[in-house]
Amino acid sequence: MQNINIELLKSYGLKATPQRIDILNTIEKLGHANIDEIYEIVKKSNPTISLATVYKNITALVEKALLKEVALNNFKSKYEIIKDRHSHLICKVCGKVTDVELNNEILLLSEQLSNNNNFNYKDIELNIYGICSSCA
Amino acid sequence: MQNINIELLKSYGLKATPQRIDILNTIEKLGHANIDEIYEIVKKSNPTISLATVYKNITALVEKALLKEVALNNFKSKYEIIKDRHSHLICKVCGKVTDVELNNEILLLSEQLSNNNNFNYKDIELNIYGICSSCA
DNA sequence: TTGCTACAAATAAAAATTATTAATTAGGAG
DNA sequence: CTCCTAATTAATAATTTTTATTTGTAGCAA
Repeated sequence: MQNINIELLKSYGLKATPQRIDILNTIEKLGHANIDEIYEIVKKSNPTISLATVYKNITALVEKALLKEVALNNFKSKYEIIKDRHSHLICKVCGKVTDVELNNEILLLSEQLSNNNNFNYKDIELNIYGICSSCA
Repeated sequence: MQNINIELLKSYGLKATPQRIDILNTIEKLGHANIDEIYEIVKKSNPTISLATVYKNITALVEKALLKEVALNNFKSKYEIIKDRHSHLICKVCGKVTDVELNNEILLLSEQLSNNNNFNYKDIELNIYGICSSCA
């Protein structure tokens, strides 16, 4: 098994179909991708794949908590492989998403914030909107 | 002019139509609302309004920076009147959004994070996902 | 082999959003 | 106050996005 994503899929109880492997590889390569980006790229190696399959698999992978949706203002949701907590720098011009390490300080402050408001904290999402260096 | 939102609209160079006033009043009352919620409520006081009108006005108000989109994972985007920086507690079960005061500490940490990454910081969005007290 | 299951492709259907057009209205000029 | 004009709206229509259904196929188990 050369491809780590095959193991990943199986460890989550999912069959490692070529389509799913392609989808995961694509997201992994891009870091973040929305449905259309994934579809366009996967089509190259798998020309008969249908858009519905991408939707269905993305949904399945999100349900299995293998992928995470990143809802964005003004852009279509992107998806990323779940890994360490991080924050997103989102360019208001081109929509590019860049990950940055999320420090524990922010994490703790967020948990405090939740506790103070009688809210059962599960997950944090810190999105920073601005202009990226290439668009500046 | 009893209604503050009329002045608000004019100060942004928009005509204060009953539809817009209704939409703003609704969002103000609810704090956060998605397109459908707004439509359903505005329809009561304005039964002939069309859904397309709500879409168009929401888009216009967002463009004029009078409203802010709040993109949510798994739920349709909600809209809020732009005011002081705050964070959102988002219930994963019912989708309810609650505002909480955002402390300066988090704000500063986010700006630092941006600067460290050569990113021109504009705006922060801290969304905390979890379970609200009524769903717990 | 035969039957069952999981899966995908292709389609169809539904839901959400945006565009068009003709009629109406808000707000300013006189 | 009344009239005029540009902005706005309702009512579609059209498009886009997302989800569901149908059909076929591959692989496994008995």
